[in-house]
Amino acid sequence: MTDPQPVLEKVRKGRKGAGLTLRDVAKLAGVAPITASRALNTPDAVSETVLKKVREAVERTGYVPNLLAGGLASKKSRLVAAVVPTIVGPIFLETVQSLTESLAAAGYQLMLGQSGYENSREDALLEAIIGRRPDGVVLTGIMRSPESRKRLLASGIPVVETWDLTPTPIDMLVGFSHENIGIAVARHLHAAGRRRVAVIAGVDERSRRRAKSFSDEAVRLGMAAGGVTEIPLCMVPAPTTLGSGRTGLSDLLGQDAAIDGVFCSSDVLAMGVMIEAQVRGISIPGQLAVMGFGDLSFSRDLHPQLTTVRIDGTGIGKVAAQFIIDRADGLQVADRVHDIGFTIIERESV
Amino acid sequence: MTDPQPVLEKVRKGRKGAGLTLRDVAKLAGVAPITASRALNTPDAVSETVLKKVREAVERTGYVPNLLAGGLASKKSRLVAAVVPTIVGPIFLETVQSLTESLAAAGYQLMLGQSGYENSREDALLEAIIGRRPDGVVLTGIMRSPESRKRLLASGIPVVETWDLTPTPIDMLVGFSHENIGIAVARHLHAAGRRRVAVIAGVDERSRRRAKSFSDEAVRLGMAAGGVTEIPLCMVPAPTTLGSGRTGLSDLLGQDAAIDGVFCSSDVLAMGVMIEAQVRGISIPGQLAVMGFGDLSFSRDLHPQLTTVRIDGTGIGKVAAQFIIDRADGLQVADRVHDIGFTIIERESV
DNA sequence: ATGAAAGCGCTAACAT
DNA sequence: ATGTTAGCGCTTTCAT
Repeated sequence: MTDPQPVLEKVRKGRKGAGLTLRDVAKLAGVAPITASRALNTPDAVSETVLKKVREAVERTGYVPNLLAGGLASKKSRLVAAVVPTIVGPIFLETVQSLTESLAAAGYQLMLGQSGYENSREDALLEAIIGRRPDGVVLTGIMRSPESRKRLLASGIPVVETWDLTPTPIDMLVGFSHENIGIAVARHLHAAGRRRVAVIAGVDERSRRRAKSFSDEAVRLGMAAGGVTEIPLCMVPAPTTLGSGRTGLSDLLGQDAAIDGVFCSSDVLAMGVMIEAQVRGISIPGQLAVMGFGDLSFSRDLHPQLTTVRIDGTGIGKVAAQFIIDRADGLQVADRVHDIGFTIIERESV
Repeated sequence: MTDPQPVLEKVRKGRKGAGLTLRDVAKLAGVAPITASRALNTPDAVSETVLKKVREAVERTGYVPNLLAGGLASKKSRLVAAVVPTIVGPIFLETVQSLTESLAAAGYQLMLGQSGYENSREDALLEAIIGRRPDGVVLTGIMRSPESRKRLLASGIPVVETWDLTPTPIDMLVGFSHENIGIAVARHLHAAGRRRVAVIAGVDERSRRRAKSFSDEAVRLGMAAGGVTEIPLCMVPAPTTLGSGRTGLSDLLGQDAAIDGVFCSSDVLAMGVMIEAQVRGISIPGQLAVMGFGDLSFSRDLHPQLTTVRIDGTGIGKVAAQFIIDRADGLQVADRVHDIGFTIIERESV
C-alpha cells in the first residue's frame, strides 16, 4: 500500500538476487506471492498462463528463492549434515561424494562436519548441526559419547549411521560387519596356504575389531606360530600412512621373522608393507602374502596388484541418502538396517 | 496473552530441542525474548543475574537456537559454501579440511558442493548455493562458465577463488602461479644435470599450464632432444591414477627411449611412474629423475622418496576462511589477492 | 485455481 | 541494562 514501484526500481538497479523477494516477482507477474510460490514449488497446482508469467518474471529478475526463509516457514531445511572423523584419509571420500551427489539430485545440500579424533569437538559440532535443523544427519562411524547420542536422538532429526553394524542403532543404519571381514580374511589367507600370519591395525575402534576377529579366527585355524593364542600384532596411529606400513612390517618381522602373511587395516598400510618388503628383498606373494582393506583406486595399479577387501562406499552414500529422503517425504523406512556387505578382491599379492 | 503455560508443558513432554523456542527459554528465565537472545549472542550486553538465569534455562531445556530463523532475521547465515570439482582426489582435501576447521572455530559451517567435471551442474549448484544466502563462497579452481561468474558476482556474496592466480579475480583470491611452478621444476631438473625431459599431465586446465610452462622453459634451457621445440608430452585423464602414471611412462618411453627426467602433474602420477620404472628395471634417480606435484602424505614414504612441489593447502584454507570471516565482520580486506607460493621439496627421486 | 491472513523463530531498531 | 515493536521472506491454513 505504501510501496509504489519497488520492483522496477530494484530491477533497474541491477541488484539481481540480492534483496529481491518473491513478492517482487509476484508483483511483476501480476499475481499474489503465494501463487508465485506455487508456480515455483508445485507447478502442477497452477494454470499454464500463471506458470509462464511467473517463470518469465524469475528469468528477467534473476530471482533465487531464499531457502532460509522457506525452511523456516515449512520446517524443511533441505539440508543434510554429514559427520566424518576427518575428511583427510581416503576411506570415507567415496561415501561423501555419493552422498553429496544423491542429495543434490533430490534438491538437498550437504553440510560437512569433522568430529576430529577427540571427543571434545563432538558436542560443539552437534550443536552447530542441530541449530540448522537439518532434515537428516549421516554419521560415519559411531558417535562415541553417550550424551551426544542421547542429544541427537532427542532432537528428532533422522539419523543414519554408516560403515558399521551395531546392535543398538540410534535410528537407521547402513554398514557391514567388521567382525565378518576379519574372519573372511583369515580364511582367505588360510586357503592360500599361509600358516604364520600377523596383523597391522590403525588405532581406531573398527580397525581394531577387524584385527581382533582376524586374530581369533587365525588362531582357531592354527595359523599362530607354535600353538600360542595370539598372532603378532602391530598398532599404528590413525590416520594410517605408508610410513606406518613400512615400520609396521619391520616391527612384525622383529616379533617373528617367519611370518608368511599379513593383514593390514587399510590399503595405504598394505602399500607401505609392500614398499618395505621390496626394500628388504622380500618377495610378494612368494615369501609374504599381503592383504589390505578399502580397495582404494591405486590398489589395482600396484605391482603386484593388491588383494584387498572392497566396501561399496558409493552404495553406502546412496542408501543413506535414500533413507533420509524417504523419511523427509514422510515415508516409513521399513528396513532401518541395511547390511551392504563386503567383497574380497583377489589379485596378486596373496 | 492467550498463552498460559506452554513452556512447562513442552518441557514436561520432554520434546527437547524440537519445538522449543527462544520465547520458551525467556519465559522460563523470566525475561523478554530479546534479552535471552542477547544473553546468548552478546553476553557482555547483559547483567550477571540475567546471564545466569538464561544459561540455566537453556541447560534445563536443552534449547538449541534455530539458526535458520536467526539467519533470516539478521541476514547473516553463518554458512560458507565450498565448491570443488570432486572431493575424491586428494589435492583439495587439505584445503577443505582446514576450511572446515577454521570456519567451525569462528562459528561458521561449511556447505560442500561438487561441480563435477562438466559445466552442466555448475548452474544448478550455483542456484542451490545462492539460495542459502551463504556469507561466502570458496571456489577451488576457477568457475568456468562466464554466466556463472556473472551471476555469483551479482549475488553480492563474498567469493574467494583458490589454487590459482588470475589477473581477473571475481572478488578475493588465494593461490599461486602454475606458470612459475613449471619454470622452477624445469630449472631444478636442469640443475640436477638432466638434459632430455618429458612431462605427464592430467587433462585439467591448471595441470596443462604447469606442463606448458615447464615445456617452454625446458626447451629454452636446451633440454629437448635434438633441438626440437617441444618435449615429449603425455596427457592422461583426470582425476589422475597410478595406472595413468604407469601407462604414461610407457607412452613417453615410446616417444623417446632416452629421456632422463619426467615431471608429473600429480604425486599419484609420479608414483605410478616409479612403479612402472621399477617393473621395467629403470633405476630412479640413476637413469630417470621423477618429480611430482602436491607433496601428498605418502610421497615422503616412497622408495626412493619423491621430490615434489609442495603447496600449503592448509594455509590456503586458513587464509580463505579469514578473508570471508573478515568480510562478514564488515572489515575491508585490504589485499584481496594472496600469493601463497610453493616449495620444491628435494628428496631422493631426482 | 487463486488469494488473504497469520505465523515460522529469531533479531534490528528504537524506545525506556 | 532491558523491553516493545516490527519485520526478515517464505509457506501454511483456510477461504473463495
